[in-house]
Order: sequence, then C-alpha cells, then structure tokens
Amino acid sequence: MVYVSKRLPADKRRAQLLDAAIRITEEQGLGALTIRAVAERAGVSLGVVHYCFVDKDELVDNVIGAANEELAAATRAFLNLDLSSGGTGPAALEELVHEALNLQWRVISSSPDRQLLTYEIAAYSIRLRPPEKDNLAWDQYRGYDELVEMVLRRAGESARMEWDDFPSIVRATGAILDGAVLRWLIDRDDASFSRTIEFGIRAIVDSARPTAV
Amino acid sequence: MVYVSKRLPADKRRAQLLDAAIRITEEQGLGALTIRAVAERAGVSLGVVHYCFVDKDELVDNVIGAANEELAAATRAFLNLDLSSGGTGPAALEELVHEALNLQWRVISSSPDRQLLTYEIAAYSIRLRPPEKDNLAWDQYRGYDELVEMVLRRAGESARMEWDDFPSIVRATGAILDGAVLRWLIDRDDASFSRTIEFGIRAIVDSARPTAV
DNA sequence: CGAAGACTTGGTCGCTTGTCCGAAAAGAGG
DNA sequence: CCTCTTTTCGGACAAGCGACCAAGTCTTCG
Repeated sequence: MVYVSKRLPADKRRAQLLDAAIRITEEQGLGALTIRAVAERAGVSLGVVHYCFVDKDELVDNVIGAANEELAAATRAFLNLDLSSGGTGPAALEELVHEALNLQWRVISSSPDRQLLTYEIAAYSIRLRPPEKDNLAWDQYRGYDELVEMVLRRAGESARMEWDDFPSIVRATGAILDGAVLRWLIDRDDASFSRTIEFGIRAIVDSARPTAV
Repeated sequence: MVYVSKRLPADKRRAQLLDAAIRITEEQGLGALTIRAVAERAGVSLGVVHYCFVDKDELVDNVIGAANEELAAATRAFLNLDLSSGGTGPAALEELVHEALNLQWRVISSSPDRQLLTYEIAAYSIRLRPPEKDNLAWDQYRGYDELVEMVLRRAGESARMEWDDFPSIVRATGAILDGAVLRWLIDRDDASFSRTIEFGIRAIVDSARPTAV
C-alpha cells in the first residue's frame, strides 16, 4: 500500500478515505461499505472517518458522486478521440461507431467491478426513490446519455450521415450497450458480447441516412 | 391479510414464510430481507422461521429460486400465446414480434418491483461468484433466453422468416430489452421505452430473411 | 515560548442482525 | 384420560453496525 503520513489536513484525509471507500465498494459492493471498513482500510481509527464525513449518508453520496464523476471524465476523454479520419457514407459511419465502441469496450472489460457498481448504484437509487426526489441514478444515466450522444453525433457529422429522431437512437444505443454489459458481467462471454454489439452497430448504421446538403 | 390458522404443518408454514419473504424482498430489496422481517410479516415468532429454514442463506436461496421459477412459469404462459394469425413476410413478422413484446410489456409495467429484484439478484449473484460456482444469475438468464428464443422462433416459423446466427439475435434481443427495462425503472418514461423497443423490433425484422422452401 | 486550533485516539452507547435453546403449547393416537 | 411428537414461543447471546465524545497529541502562528 501507499505510505500515508501519520497526520493530514482534513481535506487530504477526506480524499484518502473517499479513495478507500471507493475501492471497498467496487470490490465488495455497496453493502460492504461501512465506516469501520473504510477506517481499517485507510489505517486510521473510527473517529477520523466521522471527523471527515458527518454521516454515513454523506460518505455514500460521495462514493456515488465520484463514480458518476468518473463517467463524466470518460466523456471528456472521448472528446479527444479522433472521429474524422474515414470517408463518408454508411461504411465510414460503421467504422467510426465500431472504433468508438471498441474503445469503450476496453474501458469496460478492464474494470468489471466498476461496471457492476453502476448497476448497484442504479438499484440502490431506485429503491430510495420515494424519499429522495433527486434521483442519483438520473445523474448517472444523464452522463451516460451525453457520452453516447456525443459519440454518435460526431461520428455522424464526420461520415455525413444523420438520423431522424436522434434522441431515440441515443437511448436505444445506450440500452443495448447496457444490457450487453450486464449480461457479460454474468457469463464473461467476450465473443457473445461482441456479436451483440455488432448487431447494434448494424441497426444504428441502417437507420441513418446521408445528410442533406 | 389472509387468515392463517394458528398451527401449521412445517411444509405449509414454510410455504407461507417463503411467500412473506418474497413480498418483502420485492417491495424493499434484498437488503431488507431479514429473519425478523419475515417473522413479523407472517405474524409468527422468530423461532418458527429457524424451525422451517436452517439458515438465512437457505431462505435467500429459496427466494431467488422462486423468482427464477416465476420467470420459467412466464415462459410456459407464452406457450399458449397464439403466434400464427398473420400472413407471411417481414410485415407479418414485425406484427408478431410487436404483439409478443407488447404482452411482455404489460407484465413488466405491472410489476416494476419484481423487475428491479431481478437486477438485484443478478448483482448479488455476481458478487458471490468466487465461492459459489453455480451462478444463480445464470439460471435467471437461461430462463430469460429460453423465453426470448421461443417467442422469436415461433414468430419466425409463423411468418416464414428466419435468421442467420439465431443465438446472437436472441441474445441481442434480450440485451436491448434488459437495457430498456432498467432504464425505464429509473425514469418511468413509457414513451421512450416504447421507442427503444420499436428500434429493436425493426433491427430484428431487418436481419431476418424469408425461409427457403 | 506558549496559546489556539486542527487532528487523532480509543472507547462507549444503543440498535439491529443471525443464531440458538429450553420450555410451553397443541394435536395425534392409544 | 395419558403420552409422545410436532410445532411454537420468547428470551438470550455475540457480533457488527452508526453515532458520539472526552481527552490527548501535533501543528501553526502570534
């Protein structure tokens, strides 16, 4: 483990505890996220955790917020992805979408625990619905939508293709990716996952038409 | 609540307790499934639950098994669905698939708690993976596959259409349905759900070709 | 140097959980 | 009626949880 000096200013300590909390939650699920587990993992006493986080709720909210923030960061990373090298038309569009989803696949397959956590957060958030109106899963999926929407829009612009009812295409793309990932988490069947994605790509490309000039 | 006689043979009591456990889990999630909650809901003392179930694990396993069994029952119900009234060709296929998914939608939309439970079971089962090799989520999704596969196969036979790589079509259909349902559980947007399903149906129909005679 | 503030410790409290057990109660069969 | 088995009760237990706090230790800065 990394060496951490005995004494830290509260904000540094808070960041360290949050990091420990995130790792615990990724590895063992939301149910295993306890004050004690965080304290032990960070090598500090119980009181320190309560000194940096007033509540357990605040801790949980921060863990979920950090997971959502990481998704937003992934979106920003896609901004740097070059989606303009190909030509135009359906074949070019297919290649661009294919490339983007391949990149996304590398992220997903290298962090299955993190992916599973997003589903747990969704379930947790849905169960919480009656009291809390500001749905946490909403944030998560809004970020998800933004990512998918940006990728498809840029690929479409590059290949000079576009869709009627673009929001529906975005949502459907997110749905099939989401369903395929969940299924992959269960059986870890890379080949089947890949074929499902290929099916999705074909459907997306087939529903696009050349941009009118 | 239903009246239950004070004293019951162990197997009847067991069934009653299991029923209470299932309802609790549907309404409040796997985390709220406790021995005490079951006892209270069934109007019975703590000891009785341990008299009928040796472990809490046994109780949980039975709840999950019952949920999976219910899915299998849904599959059998689809066996009675008439998928043969239309003509042949893509239009007939589309209508048949549409009809089946509409029926499935009625089931889903009338039991969101039950749907959410299936996602919780999946997450729970994945977290358990290292020790337990017989994955509980596997059973769940095998039943799911059987349902989708049967519906598509019968619709295809009726409309005299078929697919190359049928297993991939089945899996992709399951994925998009799964993703769409999860998304619906979060925002309960019926119209968006419907459009996602329409997108899926079009893709499924477009990838079918007339059966060779 | 010395006071004020920031950080840490280690423990306690009340609560809920799964598990267990001895004894009481109900019913069955003679 | 009595006896034996099955079922139920209610309390007890240890463990784990979130929350809390009084006292101690270190750092900073006047």
